[in-house]
This record gives sequence, C-alpha cells and structure tokens, in this order.
Amino acid sequence: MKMERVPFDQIPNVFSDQCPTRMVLDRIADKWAILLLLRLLDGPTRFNQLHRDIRGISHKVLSQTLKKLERDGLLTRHVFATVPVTVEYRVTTLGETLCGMMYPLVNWAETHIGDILAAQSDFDAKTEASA
Amino acid sequence: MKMERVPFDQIPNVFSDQCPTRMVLDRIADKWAILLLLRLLDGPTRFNQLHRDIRGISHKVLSQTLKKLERDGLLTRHVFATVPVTVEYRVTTLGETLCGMMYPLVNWAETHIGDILAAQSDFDAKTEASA
DNA sequence: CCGGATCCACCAGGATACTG
DNA sequence: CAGTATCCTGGTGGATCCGG
Repeated sequence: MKMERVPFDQIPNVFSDQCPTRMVLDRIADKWAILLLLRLLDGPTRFNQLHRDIRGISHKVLSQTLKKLERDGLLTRHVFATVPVTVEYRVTTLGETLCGMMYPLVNWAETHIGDILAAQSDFDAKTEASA
Repeated sequence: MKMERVPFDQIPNVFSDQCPTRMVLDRIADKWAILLLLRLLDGPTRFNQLHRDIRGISHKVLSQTLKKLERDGLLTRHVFATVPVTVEYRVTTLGETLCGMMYPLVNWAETHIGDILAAQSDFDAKTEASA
C-alpha cells in the first residue's frame, strides 16, 4: 500500500486481504496477539502458563490466537512427548521484529494520551450540554 | 504501559480502557479510522465525498467512525450554513502525527509480508497434509 | 496437560427509510 | 446534503464437555 500522493480512489486493495498494511494492522488490532508475543519475549512458555498469565483471555481464544500467530510465523509450537504432553510456544525472530515496531507506537500513545482524553472530555461536555 | 522487564502478571491495566497503548491500538485496529485520516491529509472533505472515496464503507459506519475520531480530537467537523448544509471534515495536528506513526509500520509490513505469506503457505501445506 | 467440538448469547455492521 | 433510527443477520467470543 502506497502512502504517497496516490489519489485515494486508486489505492489498490485496501479491501483485499492481500494488502500488507491491512494484514499487519489486523494482526496488531487483535486484542491479545501483541500481548501474547510480548509475554513470549520472556522465554518459551506453556499453554496453561499463558492462560494464567494473560488474565482474562478465554481458553478458546488463546488457542485460536496462538494458532493464528503460528500460521503467520510469528511464533513456533514445540511438542514434547511427556505424559501428559508438554507444549511450548516460542516467539520467532520475525515476531521479535514486530514487537520492536510497537515501541514507537507505545511512545506516541503515552505522549498524546493526555490530548486524547482532554479532547474526549471536551466533546462529551459539549454533546451532553446540547442534550 | 511499561515495555521493559516487568513481570507480565503485573502489567497494570491492559484490560482497562485507560491503558494508552490499548486505546491507540484499538483506534488503529479500526478498519476505517486510519484510512479516513489518510484521506483527510489531502485536505478538508465533505461527508458524501468521503463516502464515495472510501469504497465499501457504509453510510452508518462512516458516520460512527467520524464521530469517534472527532471525539478523540483526531479530526474536526466544520458546518457551513448553506442550503443544503455543507459539512467539512479536517484532520487535526494530532491526527497528522498519528498518521506519521503509521509509516514505519507500513514499511515493516511491506518488508515482511513475504515472510508471513510464506509461513502461511508452509503452515497450510502441513495442516492439510495431515488432514 | 493440551486442545478440539459444540451450543449459545451478544452486538458490530449492512440495508433501508426517514428528518432537518 | 448530512445525518439518525430501525430492523435484521452473521460472525466473534464465552462456557462447557469430550478426546488424545
């Protein structure tokens, strides 16, 4: 997806799953994906450990999210033939670089959160004044 | 939200709407929000013009998204008392800085999209081989 | 211990019609 | 032109049970 002076009605395929930017945004958009990857930066972790650490995520969604991230090559799944079976998840190099991309964004968020909250207060005050 | 060696069960409030990072991610996650802001970088634009340019967005969702972005102070709404009424939307300075944050991300996406697609192919090949 | 399969509740979003 | 209101549906996620 080009970010320069391309007429906006000609942006190629923002509606397509093929649009790289859209894909990455969707991945980041995922409520748990990034959190999971950040958690894995600390080292290989097992399923139930993740389930305990990432408070609030359901069994099902954890499973789904892990599979999606594995499919994208952002983490790997390692099975050990113990009894009962042991499964470890590890972030990949690709996943680590994606995590690295988050820092500027976090920085922006922390810097401007005040502006946003202030704008929201103003907006709410105005709208409820007219209500 | 700290990104350093904080034990993950102590990350303060990822589940709270107050978490700046979560808030910004949610905004970026929005399928149309960023696209809309990028469109507005070209200059003030009217409602129906946006509706035409941003193909695929519904009337309702465009309205909702604009209102949300206005509430966050990322764009402003200007009403002109013509007949019929004219309304222009303009991106704010805050909105522009957020747009600026997207470029590294887009760059990452374009750089690594090949890796991701390859990983997906591998994964799909393996899983359907076992099916 | 690690999940998959199933059932269900909820709501974001599309289509449409209506106001100022 | 610029929205708001209403109805409706499809998909997401929670809860639970079951199998490897």
